[in-house]
Amino acid sequence: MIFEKIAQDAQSNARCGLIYTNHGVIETPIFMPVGTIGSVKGIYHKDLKEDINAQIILGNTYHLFLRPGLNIINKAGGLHKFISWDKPMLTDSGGFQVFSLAANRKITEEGCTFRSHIDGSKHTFTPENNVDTQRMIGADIIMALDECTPGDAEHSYALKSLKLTQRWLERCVTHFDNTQPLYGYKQFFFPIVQGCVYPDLRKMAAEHAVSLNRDGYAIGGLSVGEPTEKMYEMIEVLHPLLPLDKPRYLMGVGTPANILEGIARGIDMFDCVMPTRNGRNGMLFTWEGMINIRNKKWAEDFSLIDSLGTSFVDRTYTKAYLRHLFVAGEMLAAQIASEHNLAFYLSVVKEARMHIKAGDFATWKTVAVKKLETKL
RNA sequence: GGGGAGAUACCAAAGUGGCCAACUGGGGCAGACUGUAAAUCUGCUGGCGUACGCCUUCGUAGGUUCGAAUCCUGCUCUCCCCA
Repeated sequence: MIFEKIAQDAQSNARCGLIYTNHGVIETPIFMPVGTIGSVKGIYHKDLKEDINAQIILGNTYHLFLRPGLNIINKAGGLHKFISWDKPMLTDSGGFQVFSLAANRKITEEGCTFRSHIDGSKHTFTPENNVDTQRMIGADIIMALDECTPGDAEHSYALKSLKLTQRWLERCVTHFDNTQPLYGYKQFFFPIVQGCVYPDLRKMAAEHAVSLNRDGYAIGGLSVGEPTEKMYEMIEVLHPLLPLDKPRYLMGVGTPANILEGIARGIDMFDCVMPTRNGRNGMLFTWEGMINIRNKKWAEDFSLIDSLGTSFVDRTYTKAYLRHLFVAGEMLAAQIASEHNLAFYLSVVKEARMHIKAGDFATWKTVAVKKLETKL
């Protein structure tokens, strides 16, 4: 057993739990900072651990496969050792790149052939070699190779795509069960439930994935262009279909408000590039709302970045100073904003856990979401 | 004192009779960003208007012309060379 539920909100599907891995225990609901290429952009591990309180981070199979390549990661003794991160890690399979690098790939029954965005070289991911690759990278949780369909896909295409994802999933599972971890610790495998915005397809996908009896289940193909309400609707459709004793991971989501709404609908794990990417682009998330720190209105605001913030950057730097750094193009600007946002995201899920345990999550969430969506 | 070059919007810099409210870059202002091809991308940047548009602009004062940032004259200022 890798998941233990420890609290359930009375008024919603929100719950608290623990995920046990050989690199440590993860408290859920949790947000996982994204470290695609083996780096959470702009953030030292020390800060990730001590200031942001990250419990698990992501890597990406496609990106790591291309650079530095499996040979180097293997020689290093796996990704944990290569990047000096001793806490849990999860790798995405590259299914999202099937979607985001659509112009550079070709999908067949066998797998997905890519043109490298770096040098144009040709590579093929099959369900089998993708599992092997993730074995070699050595993440604690590895993901199925899937096709992530756009949010506006037609039903007919979404169905065809889902069927392929399901056949790939079966091959992933078979291969996963026939192979062993390379570095002496257990790896868990999560199927990805696709089906676009169509309840019948989501149901079909969930039932199929659950029948394969895996360690946890991911919900993919959301936050890829569909209306936010559709995303919430799909999570609600899936709720009764996924086992309650396994963790649920909503891939690629999202804003702090999206995360609280996801938690209310029973999601345990989230990841998103938003805190780092938007941070680099001058956007800060706070309990009071969202700030575009590059705006002139902050030029003479000498108050702290976030008076309610938990990060040392919140206690150290002022809005006026951070705006100055952004306007001047200083790299410290991106670092401070990323640090703040990640610390904020982790504090959002921490607060959520506290309120679930206290039993007042649903009412607290409604008030919090309204503020989080405000533009300051 | 003599000779030469030049003055264009916040800055730099194109434009040398109508296609010019004026290329382009910087700066400024705003927006986007959701399993990271992103320390990226987009829009606006004389005034009013959502917009067709209207009004005021290319040192300054006049002039030529149907029409001028562009041609002519005076003036002011700047830079370079010689003495």
